[in-house]
Formats: sequence, C-alpha cells, structure tokens
Amino acid sequence: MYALVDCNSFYASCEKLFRPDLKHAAVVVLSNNDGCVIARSSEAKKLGIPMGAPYFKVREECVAKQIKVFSSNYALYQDLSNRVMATLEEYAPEVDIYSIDEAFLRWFDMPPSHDHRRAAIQIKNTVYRQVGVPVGVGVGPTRTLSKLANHHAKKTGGVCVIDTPELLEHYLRITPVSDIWGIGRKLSIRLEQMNIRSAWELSRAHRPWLKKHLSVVVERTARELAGEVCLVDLDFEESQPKKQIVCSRSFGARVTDFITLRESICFHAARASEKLRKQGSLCAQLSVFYRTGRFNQNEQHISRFGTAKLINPRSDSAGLVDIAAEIAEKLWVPGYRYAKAGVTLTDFCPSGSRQLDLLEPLNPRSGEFDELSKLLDQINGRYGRGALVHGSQGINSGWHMSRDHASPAYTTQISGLPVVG
DNA sequence: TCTGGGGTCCTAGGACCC
DNA sequence: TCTGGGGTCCTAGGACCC
Repeated sequence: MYALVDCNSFYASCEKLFRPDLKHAAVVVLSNNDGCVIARSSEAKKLGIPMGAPYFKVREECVAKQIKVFSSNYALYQDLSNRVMATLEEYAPEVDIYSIDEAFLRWFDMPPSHDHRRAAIQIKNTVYRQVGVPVGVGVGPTRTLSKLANHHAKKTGGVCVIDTPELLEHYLRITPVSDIWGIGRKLSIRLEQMNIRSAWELSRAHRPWLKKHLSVVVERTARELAGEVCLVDLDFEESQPKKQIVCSRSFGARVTDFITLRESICFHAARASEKLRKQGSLCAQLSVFYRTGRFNQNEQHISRFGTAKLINPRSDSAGLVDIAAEIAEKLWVPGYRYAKAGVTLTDFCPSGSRQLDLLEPLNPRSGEFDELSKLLDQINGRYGRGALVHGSQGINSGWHMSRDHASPAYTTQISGLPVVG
C-alpha cells in the first residue's frame, strides 16, 4: 500500500505557524514578485479568493475582507518541509519526497490487524504535534489511488483509505476525470468528449484503445486506477539527481538596458552552476532566455532563446557565467521592455566521469576554474548565499524582485553584509 | 502599472545507420 | 508500371505535476 501525505495550504500554514494571532485568520501567500496568489488558508478559500489570481486584481478585495497577505518566504517553507519529511521518515523507512509539501510512503506487508486507517490517523496527528503543520493522508494500493484518496481526505476529516473493492468502486465513481492525478485540462476535455467522465469509467475503458488514441500515460493511469501498480518505484531508492536545472525570475520592474539584463543572466547562471555542483554533475548544454511580459496587449512582445553546447562538460561558475553572458549578448534586441530572464542547464553527467573530447586539447586551466568554484561554494556556505559573487552579476542590480509583504526569517539565518568579489 | 518558478515524461519527425 | 525493411539517436514541443 501507498500513503500520500500532503500538507494543507502549505505556505499559508507555514506563515500561520509563527503568528498565533492569525490562527483563525484568512491568509494568502503570493508568488515571487508578489505576482499571483499561490496559497490560501481555508478561511481565504471560503472568502472566495481564487487560486492563481493576479494579486493586483484581488488586492482591494483582500483589504476589504481583512485577509492577511504574505510574500513567499521559501527559506521558511523549505525548512518546515524538512521537518515534516523527517517526521514521516520515523513512520515509514520508504519515503519518496514528491514536492515541497507532499510525500509518498510505501508500506509493505502490513499485518491485517494493523489497520491502515489507524496508521494514517497517527501520522496526521504526529506531524501536527511535532511540526505544527496540518496534513491530509490518502491510502491506496497504487500511487494514483493514494493521490485520489488524498483528494477525498479533504472532505473526510483528513484521512481517506481505499483498501476494499467496495471502497475502490465508490471513490472511483464519485471522482471526475479532471480530478485524477495525471489528467490535466486538455486530457479531461478529450476524455469527456469520448464519454469517459468518471475515474470509474476510465478504469474500465479498453486499454489498447486508450493507448492508441491518447497515450501510454493515460493507459497507465487507467491501470493504476484499477489497482495495478505501473509507476516504477525508483524514487524510493535514493534521491535521483536532476536532469535539468532552471533558474529564472521575473524582474521587479521592466528592464530595457542590456547591462541590467546581463547582470540578471549572470546571476542565474551562477546560481544554476552552484546547484549543478551541489548534486555532483557536469552539464554539456546551457540555454539562456529572456522575454517581455505576456499580458499587455498594447505593447510589442518578443521572446529570445539561445543555446550553447559544451564540448567539455563542466560545472564551474566562472566558465558558465561567461558562456551565458555571451549568449545573452548575441540575443540582445534593444527597444523592448523585458519582464523575465533565465538560464537552463541540461545534458548532465556525473562529475567523476568527464568525457573528454578526442580532438580538443585539454585546457590546462580548467582545473583552476573548478578550484575557484569550490572556494566560492565554501565561502558562501560559511557566510551565506551571495556573500561572494561574480562581478558580472552587478551590485544592487536594478532587476531584483519586490517582496512587499515578507515575513521574518523565523527559522533561518540571513547573511550579513555582502562581501564583493 | 502590476500576472511565479520550478520540474518530469512522452511523442513525432528528421537524420542517420546497415 | 515498378522504388525494402529494418533499426538508433536526437530534438523540439507538448502535456502534465507541484
């Protein structure tokens, strides 16, 4: 059996945790740059604040309804997430952390006397007691069914267990296809056109037909709904290294000059390479993009994207920042109000097994760059992120995001004055 | 005026191989 | 009039997830 544990309104719950005065208040949390609503406490949901709403459109409503608004504080959320996951690991040796606020547990051979419901309730209560974050627990014979159970747990007191054929049929019948994990907007429309409206109908649909007309993904989902395990359990073994690393941000204000834009690109490249080194990988491809805002009808839009393939895979900050800056320059088109920029690293290999190029002479200085990066990581590890940066990232650059409603760093330290390199 | 930031997997089609 | 039958690998784009 699988159990899916999911934190309720996670970011909003985190903000409430250190503000007992807000225990019963309506709280919303905004995305970076205070752009959209990305989390709502149950009280805020009841007051009708929609998920994903642009903040400027609901700002007045929030004031009128006395809803407390927070900018997102990811350092806080990650720290609390770690505490939740550590608690879960006491309960099941096999925990697959699926996102910042949810994890799958795998239960083997639970004796019939030990009922799943009791175990789920215990997990829910323990996390709340030890960390203070409310969670819901869904239990089922496949991951897809544990997700489905978790979805219904919100209406059944925080715990929902699917462990008999009768319960399985019941929950499948009352679940519309659009609520199934893996069935998004486009697929639900297509399934409904095919007269498949409930999870029950999908689980009974003709499999080869699903595979032919939709995809293997839908076919697997149908099997999982019927109770057949299809999703591989690789993730339970060890945490897998990422296959792609993206660092991007919207600007606090529109950017029109190349210098500022390049500073942001260098910043993202440095951060991406830091993440790359942290997971012990090298990358063989680096892409840069920047674009104007997507929503303003009255201005010209442009989107720039460029990629460099690296003959010798690498992970050093200096080199990757350089390459990113070079691409950014080639892509530059003046005269637009740019809204967002980012860097993507792909094509990874483990740093221990660097594949050298047969024809390219080995750069005798590449080792120095790696040493420099190591030093950079050590200094930033000790004095806080951003203590030592590349000059090309700029100082107090004009593109950084606004966070007008940030909560304090309750559990995490913020570094002191930046040292400039 | 102001609309997030990450990820994964699959597919189709093209280039190439024998 | 007639023009084989297999394969692999790579990439861009789309769908999905949180």
